[in-house]
Amino acid sequence: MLIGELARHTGCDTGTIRYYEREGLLQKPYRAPSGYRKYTEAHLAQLNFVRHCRSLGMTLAEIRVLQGFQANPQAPCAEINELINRQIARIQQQIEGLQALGKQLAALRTCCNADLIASECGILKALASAAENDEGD
Amino acid sequence: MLIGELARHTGCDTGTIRYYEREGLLQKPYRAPSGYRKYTEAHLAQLNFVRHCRSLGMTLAEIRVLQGFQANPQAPCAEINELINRQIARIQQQIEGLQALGKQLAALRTCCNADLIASECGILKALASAAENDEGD
DNA sequence: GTTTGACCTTACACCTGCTGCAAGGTTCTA
DNA sequence: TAGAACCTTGCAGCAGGTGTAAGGTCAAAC
Repeated sequence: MLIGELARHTGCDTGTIRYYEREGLLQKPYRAPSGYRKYTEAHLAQLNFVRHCRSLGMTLAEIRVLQGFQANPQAPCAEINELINRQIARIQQQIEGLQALGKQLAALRTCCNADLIASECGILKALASAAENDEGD
Repeated sequence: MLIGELARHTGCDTGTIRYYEREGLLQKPYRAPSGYRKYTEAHLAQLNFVRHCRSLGMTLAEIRVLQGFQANPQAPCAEINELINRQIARIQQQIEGLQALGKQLAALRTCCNADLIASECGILKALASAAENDEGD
């Protein structure tokens, strides 16, 4: 299968596929005499694995670790569990940060409901005065 | 005030301050004959404004828009309200995405509790089979 | 046989929001 | 007069890609 076909099967841009190859996340495919890359089902599976892990928010480095375990099935898997735990904790932290942020923005949004001129806009005023109070963070 | 002093007042790295200046988010300060940047209270306020907006998750481009309103106080402020609305919607989307992700990871985490070898690890197995079902996204 | 169009190749620049480094100039204190 | 603690510039790098230019290939239509 050519790169474009693999791209269509995975919803992944061809540029991204070449990037993953350079980064060692996707095995180098056989090259036709023309230089075209020829992929197999195994590449498809590998790419889907990478995309799935990415969609779970893992970094490329973490995916490399998981691939290491796939390539080394006798290794103890405690590190995998740890990786997922870290990921869960990270997500939880991000959610909490975003929720706090959402509250601040919602409060800010109540400061102006009319279509005023900028100098009267409560949001702009609130942002400027909040910034003042941040001094020395 | 020198750049290091401004940095200490704002909790902002000197490199970041120079970066904001290049990006037009912070007005160019007076330069002493030595070439050293000399900042005023107005710069301090401006930088605090930028930092505060950044802490609310705004992009530099959005902050530039807000600064445009500060510089142009007669302009109607509807766009400011819109900007905050977009920001709130973006945050909400991110939270929902992360919550879905957290659920998936929590489910994944239940797949392996023991310290097995990688080939028996339920997490790794689940990731590989989930990737298969993603085919053709 | 040639031309069109869809594909593929590489190399490189760019994106965001910074951070770090090297090589040098300045200012303050001992 | 030395040394530390500043400051300056320019450039490279991070993650995870995206976009572009300049060119090679392949199948089908004319």
